[in-house]
Amino acid sequence: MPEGHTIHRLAADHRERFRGERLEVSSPQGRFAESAALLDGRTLETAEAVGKHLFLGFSGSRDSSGSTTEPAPVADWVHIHLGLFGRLDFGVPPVPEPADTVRLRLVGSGAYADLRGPTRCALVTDAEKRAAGDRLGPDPLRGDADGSRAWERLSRSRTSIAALLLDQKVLAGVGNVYRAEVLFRHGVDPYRAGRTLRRHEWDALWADLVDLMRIGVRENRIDTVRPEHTPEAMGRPPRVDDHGGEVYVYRRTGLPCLVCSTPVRTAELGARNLFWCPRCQPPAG
DNA sequence: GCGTGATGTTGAA
DNA sequence: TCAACCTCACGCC
Repeated sequence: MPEGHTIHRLAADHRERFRGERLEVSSPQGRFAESAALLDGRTLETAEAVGKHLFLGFSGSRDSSGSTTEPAPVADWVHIHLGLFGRLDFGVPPVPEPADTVRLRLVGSGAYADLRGPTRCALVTDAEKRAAGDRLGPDPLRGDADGSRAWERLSRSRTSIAALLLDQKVLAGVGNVYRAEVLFRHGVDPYRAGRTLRRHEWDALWADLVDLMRIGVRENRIDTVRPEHTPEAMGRPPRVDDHGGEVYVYRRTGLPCLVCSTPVRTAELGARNLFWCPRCQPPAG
């Protein structure tokens, strides 16, 4: 499930459920057991998302007798990356026996969270957290993000815009679905080199990513079709698969484009599947 | 039951 | 460019 919107949503979910609470921390699967023991009984102070990276901040000691309501400084971060098929699921008590694949379990008074299959789950310092963020381009979901920082790289690159959109050093948080969809929405040929984009084209793509991904956080799924192309508006059946959201081209290979009816195309690009409409997104020039 | 693929990243060749 | 990693749901016997 994990593009940036999922991770930002998970950060908010952690804050909502656990902020300011002492948590039981364990690693039923065992691979995070040592760190879990260090965190057990400590307070989750905050949760933050940067691109597809999730950081859970825990304050120092488990026996801080100060019953203050002031947030304590974060002493350690848990750095989580879900990779391609990691999942983070919340539940409410009664807390069940964990599956033996659960890498990290957090238990609070009113909720628990199970992490499975992450590509990364590690205890890091504040400096390491900052370093991880510094390796990333601007994240459309962060208020402080500056799309022109991505433009500086993009506009000098011979690499295709499709590949650049997935390069987290260029911009952070976009995955295979948003890439395909935002290029479709702007009629941009995925194979165009970054350096052939005009500034106004990039500004429009960036602004659209900001909008689409915010909707993604809110709805907890990826919806990209405009009002005139919804199932209701077109009198077509809704999409039925595990992603749930309504999209134009992602995984619609061979199906008619919702705008022009041309069969949607797919191709492999850098070991990822690319989807586009050859008529709505023609080669430039 | 087995094989496959998936909204991702890293590190070696 | 390729393999490795982490998990699970689905299709096909």
